[in-house]
Amino acid sequence: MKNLVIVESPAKAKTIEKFLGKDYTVLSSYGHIRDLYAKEMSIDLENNYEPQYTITDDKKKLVSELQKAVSEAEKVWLASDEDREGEAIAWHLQETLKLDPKTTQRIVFNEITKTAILHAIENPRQIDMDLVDAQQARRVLDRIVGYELSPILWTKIKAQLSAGRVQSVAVRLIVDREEEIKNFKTESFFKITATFHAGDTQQPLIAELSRQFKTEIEATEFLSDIAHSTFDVTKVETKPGHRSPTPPFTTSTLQQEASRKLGYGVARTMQIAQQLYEAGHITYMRTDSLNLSELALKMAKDEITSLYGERYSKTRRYHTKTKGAQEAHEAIRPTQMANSTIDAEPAQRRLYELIWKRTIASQMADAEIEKTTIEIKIDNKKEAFLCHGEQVVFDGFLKVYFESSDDENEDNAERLLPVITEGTTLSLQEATARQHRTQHPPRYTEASLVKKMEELGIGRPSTYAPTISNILKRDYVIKEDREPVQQDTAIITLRQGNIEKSVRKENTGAEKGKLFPTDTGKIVVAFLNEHFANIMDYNFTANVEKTFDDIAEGKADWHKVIDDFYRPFHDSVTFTQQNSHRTNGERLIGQDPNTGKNVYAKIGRFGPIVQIGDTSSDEKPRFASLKRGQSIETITIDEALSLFRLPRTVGMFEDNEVVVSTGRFGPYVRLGSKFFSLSKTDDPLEINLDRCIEIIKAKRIDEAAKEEMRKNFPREIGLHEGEPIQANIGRFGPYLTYKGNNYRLSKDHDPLTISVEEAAAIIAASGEKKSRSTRSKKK
DNA sequence: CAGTGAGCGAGCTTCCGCTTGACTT
Repeated sequence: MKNLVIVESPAKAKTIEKFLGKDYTVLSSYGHIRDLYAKEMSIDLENNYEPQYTITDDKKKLVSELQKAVSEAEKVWLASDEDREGEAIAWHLQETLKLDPKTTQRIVFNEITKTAILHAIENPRQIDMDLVDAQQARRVLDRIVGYELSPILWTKIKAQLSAGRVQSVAVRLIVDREEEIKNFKTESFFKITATFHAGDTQQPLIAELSRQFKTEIEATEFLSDIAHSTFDVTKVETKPGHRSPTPPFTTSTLQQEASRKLGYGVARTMQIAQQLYEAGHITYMRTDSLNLSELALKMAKDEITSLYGERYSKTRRYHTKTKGAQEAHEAIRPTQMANSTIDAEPAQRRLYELIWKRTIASQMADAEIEKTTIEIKIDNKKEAFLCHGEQVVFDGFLKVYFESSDDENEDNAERLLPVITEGTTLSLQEATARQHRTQHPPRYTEASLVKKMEELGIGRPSTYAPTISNILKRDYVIKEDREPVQQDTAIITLRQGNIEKSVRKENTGAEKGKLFPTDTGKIVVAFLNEHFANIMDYNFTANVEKTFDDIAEGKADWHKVIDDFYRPFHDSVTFTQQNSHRTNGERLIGQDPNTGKNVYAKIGRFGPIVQIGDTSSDEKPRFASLKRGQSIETITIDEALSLFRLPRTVGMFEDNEVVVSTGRFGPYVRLGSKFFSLSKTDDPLEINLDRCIEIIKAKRIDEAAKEEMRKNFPREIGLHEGEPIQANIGRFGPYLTYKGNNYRLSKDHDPLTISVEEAAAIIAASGEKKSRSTRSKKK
């Protein structure tokens, strides 16, 4: 072996190997190979913060393989990504594999094209130790913050809790937003719209009054004042405008658009994107760069010209303005712009098409728009009615793509206005005053939280999805829906000189998949805010990033940077440990009418609980966990007392007690040692014996049917190329087994009736997918 | 996907970033 090249990602390795030819072997490090020990601080705090690194367990095997490859190679090239983490990966490789810095080549490229890679090979350099030190500072700071803060939470609030530079601020965002919502005062106001007719035109003109009213009385008064007014068109103004496309996707914007347009959570989006990347359909999916390679720009131009004509093409180069962006990769784009779609399962195809459209649109011409404003004066009022219309003169990029918005109320509909000239007198057909209410700021979705984190420079493309999973897993935050509430909306109509009032019931405030803080989340954030305000500051990360940049530029020493941070930080850790008292959010909610004992709500050993009796009294208090959706702050004494009514024996069945309770996975009925889930509509506090028996019997029938089904499996389907194919049903549904490999069966195939030919086809298709790295254009 | 079904009495827990794992009661 002449040359060994080490990159971070195996999919990348495969592509690059093709460009480099026979003399080069390309292997992957699969990200970092070394890290601090997980069990302890692993930083020598007394000795210049010397980090103690170890090869992580999951990398031991890989490192020995790399070691072997190194011993056989004449020259080693370290080609990890061109950013802080990438430089550190290269350095850890050099250290671990004992490479000679003098002969080891460090190369970088931020796009995977033949020219870029060959150019990199021509221009090797040495490892940039300043950049490595910036990464060490980042790593050490994160470890110190996480491993000194978390233990305080264990003693002051609850075991197993965690705190960190990124996660705690993410939770704070959600807690702060909830607080804003709680303090928000909804105000009602009235908007007046009017429908006019102009002489002989058929199309009505709908216009809105330039002023809003606070009260129904004012709005009604206005309507009666204009009942006999005359309405003259005083202005018809047409202005040209234009709209530009949005830049191509980064991780964050991809997550946002996939959430809005396809309804995917951020973890799902990343998983599908990973599949597309591994199949060679798209470029790398964890990126903060807006850059498109010159090759990509040309491919896009060719594609747009051939699809829509030259007029639609406009080459644009975008530059990142995100805080702390590192730009080691390209933006997320299709590898082949000519493929507007791909042959893959629906979820992958839809995400791919979204990426294709966004990328293509980013290289298209502006849309040209004509905006028209019509002003209608009222003879006896100073306010006027206004009407806005928009017409697309040239669609440009809108032909393929428009970005959707988080604001659900936004009205994007294109409105065509009737042709009307200044001076025309209009007749009023109808005017309506309609009640509106101001809306509280929206709760975060996973994707809008990522957007906010990116704005603040908190977290990285590779950590957005895991951070959200983490704060959900730790019960700091919960993802929930809210049912809409019905509200009365007043509508006052003026028609033919008469005023009528009606009230309409409207559903408002429905929310889907929004992030709410839990009691634990609120208490932890309040504690950290009080004692560690600097870490919880939204600008903390942005500020330390500046000092990391100084280290990277050789203007600061990383040990000194860490020392400046650590001394005061550690002092406040010690101080807090000694002086703050235990916080569990305890709230006295009332007395138990039976015993007269106090009832409290607080955070217990396993989460939020209610407690009857004082902890200090001789008698042991009774405990019960709060249900989903209940909170320490809002739970009432009645709700608290009813939690103690479980477990509840509802009667006997088949000589066994029928007990209703609620467990980790919601309410259930237990008969002997068998459990049966209650449905959503059953209330465990009210359910009777008959209904319980009904549930038990239904589940038994269900299980018997499944048991019957299982008897047929595993089933030999037949031989394919001399080897048997088996159909089976597992935990994850029906699957095939062939030569020791398993293949999942889709819903269109019945494992009972599937033929050998069909089964063989599925196996062949799946095998093709696994070995395929790029795909030619679809026929 | 389908299935799961507590409890504090000891010992352990925890961070952020980089990458993909994969042996179906």
